[in-house]
Amino acid sequence: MVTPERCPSQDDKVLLFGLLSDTCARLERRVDNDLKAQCDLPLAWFETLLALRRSPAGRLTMSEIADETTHSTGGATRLVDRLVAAALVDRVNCPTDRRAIHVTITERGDRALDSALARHVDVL
Amino acid sequence: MVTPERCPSQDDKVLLFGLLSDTCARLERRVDNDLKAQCDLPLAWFETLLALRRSPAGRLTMSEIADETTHSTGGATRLVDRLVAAALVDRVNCPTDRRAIHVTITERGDRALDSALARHVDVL
DNA sequence: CCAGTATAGTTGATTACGCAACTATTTGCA
DNA sequence: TGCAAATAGTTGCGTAATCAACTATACTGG
Repeated sequence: MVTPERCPSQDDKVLLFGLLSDTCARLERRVDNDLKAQCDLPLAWFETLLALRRSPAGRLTMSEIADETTHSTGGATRLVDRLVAAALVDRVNCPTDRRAIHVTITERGDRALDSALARHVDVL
Repeated sequence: MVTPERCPSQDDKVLLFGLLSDTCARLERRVDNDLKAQCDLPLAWFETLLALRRSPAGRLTMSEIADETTHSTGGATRLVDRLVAAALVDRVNCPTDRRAIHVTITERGDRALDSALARHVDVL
């Protein structure tokens, strides 16, 4: 007889993890495709803009963006590079810490986020 | 007053989606790193081997693997390439459909999956 | 039977990400 | 004060993923 001990591929935790992971991947792909098609805004960009809007001061440092979007700091650098190139955010030198950078949302970024949010809420 | 209509960044669905997505990303990264460090087996490989073990016939076609692991078919081709190179699975021509390929798990793949499962259950 | 279409899988080009090494700046403590 | 350690961000390199185009094989209706 197959028990969880003898066949952990049936273990509840493993099953649940697989299900969660699978669901999430499919949901994210769907939302990403929809957002790209309807608003020209990849999910990663959307999440970054959303994190910026939610931040109390309306700005985040590179490290905060990395954390909020579950990227490495290197990944965040390039993500913000692309957002700057698309004129959706600005890099502003932090006046009190010359190592740090404040990322802020632009007018254009605000508008993009608004339309994406409307669309996003519809899809979900 | 801020209502969901006026500030959809606070919308329940958006919040929940963000939370799910974030949780999943962190959990997956953690499990992936642990599996790689302890068993030399990336999460994607683990999930592929697990899908193979769970399959009724002990084998899957490339398309089935793509679906099970939420990859594109191109992604599945390369994923299986790496698993074959690591001698964890075999590609077997399907006798009844010359377009199709049956992917089967090897002895070595079986052992790798066993140890990874034990470890995986521990971590979760 | 065979022409057209659908399906299975691979490949080239492009994109995105993490890691580790690096520079620059700040902080802490002796 | 001054030097070592910590922190912020960027960059080169390698890896892995998607998409679209392609080959090969199977199926189907006329």
